[in-house]
Amino acid sequence: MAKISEPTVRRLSHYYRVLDEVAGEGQRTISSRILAEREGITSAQVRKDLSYFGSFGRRGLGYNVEHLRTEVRRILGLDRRWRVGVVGAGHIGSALLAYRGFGDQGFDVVAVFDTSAARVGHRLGEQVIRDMATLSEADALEMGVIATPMRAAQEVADALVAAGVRGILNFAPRKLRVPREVALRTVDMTMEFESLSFALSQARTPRRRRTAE
Amino acid sequence: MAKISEPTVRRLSHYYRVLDEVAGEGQRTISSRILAEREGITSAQVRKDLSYFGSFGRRGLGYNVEHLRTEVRRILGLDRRWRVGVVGAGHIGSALLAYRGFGDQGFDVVAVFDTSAARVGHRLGEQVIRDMATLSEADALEMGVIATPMRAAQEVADALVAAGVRGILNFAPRKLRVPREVALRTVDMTMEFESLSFALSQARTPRRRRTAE
DNA sequence: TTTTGTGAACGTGTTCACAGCG
DNA sequence: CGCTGTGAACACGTTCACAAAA
Repeated sequence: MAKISEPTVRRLSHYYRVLDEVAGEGQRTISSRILAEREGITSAQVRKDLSYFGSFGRRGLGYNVEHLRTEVRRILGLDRRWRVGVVGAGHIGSALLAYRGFGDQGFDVVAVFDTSAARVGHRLGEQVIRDMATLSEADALEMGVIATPMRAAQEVADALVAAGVRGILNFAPRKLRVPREVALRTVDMTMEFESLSFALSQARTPRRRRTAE
Repeated sequence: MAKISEPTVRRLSHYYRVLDEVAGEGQRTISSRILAEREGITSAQVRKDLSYFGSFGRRGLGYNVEHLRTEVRRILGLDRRWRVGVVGAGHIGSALLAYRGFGDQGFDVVAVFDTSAARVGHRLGEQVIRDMATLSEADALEMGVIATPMRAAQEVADALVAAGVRGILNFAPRKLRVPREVALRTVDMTMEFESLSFALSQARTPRRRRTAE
């Protein structure tokens, strides 16, 4: 299969969520135009995204909601369960554990780690917090979440890779080095705030349209 | 000024962080090549990004760390403080309040809201949680953070816009409608997990290289 | 000689527009 | 006639490569 771009994958996630909603509303079929409207993108984009994976629609009719939902689910790899380990039992780690939505989508947090002796041994959700040093291949983790302070992040990433995870979701505001075969996604809230700050700063000089250039 | 792309703004955030580190190490100057290496991008990209805003370097020498840091700080709008309101005093809201890093960068959480009577009146960090209904223009908020369940997100966004915010950071996994002049950034953790799931699913059939196409 | 700043070339993702089917 | 699937055109972001400056 041709390489799929990251924006396409992100849109597939959105389509999947819209299809869930639409299925709940009892709709049997949906057109690319309607799927696009809910998304704020063009219908051509929807059709192009889906065309990378096959022909799921019927000309003149649109897409069967239930069928497309099943296909997108399979494409995204949500037709199975994933073993996830969370490192860092602070605020972000706790927030992740508390959110039921991930379990519903097939992501099972099967282990939680921390280095603080004060936290190890306590429960967090359904898990008992374990010392980071006990993380090993035996946990058979497939994904790891880094919810530690910035300075520990690279070390934790290395430990996760050594333990055999193939995907990492990083919440620490730092670029991490991982082997090419390990997928890495970073959620950097500081960067999001700074992006907003930039946008708001640019938006000043609000009367430019009325003055000469 | 020409329109600046979102990837450029995100990289500026990174440059700013690297410049902080490098300043701490006592370096006086830094070349685009070194700035790029810390980032994992090309030096041409660094120079191009900076060139949108001016000429900050000296040929043959590189950039003065302290000077460039000041300029990037100004470009990102971090040479002032921003009044931020957080809506939703659950796990994500609490995590944000607990993280000191935002305050250090100029983002002051000056109000926290929730709709739950059980939470209103309690402290969260330095703030007393207020009823959502008391959110008004009088708060003079410039940015709002949506840390509520998905179903409340659009309603909260409308209230924030009515209260005069010009930027919104949304943690609810839903596309929101806001006026064009309001900047919106969404952090969708479900989408990040699904993106990892997709990447790991694609990575299967690991022996493809040894078989005929 | 080193390194910036930048037009040109390139590559990638989005949109157009229409043939092809239902 | 309606809507999909898709090559072609387009837009935009990245990289190249080199003149200019220190």
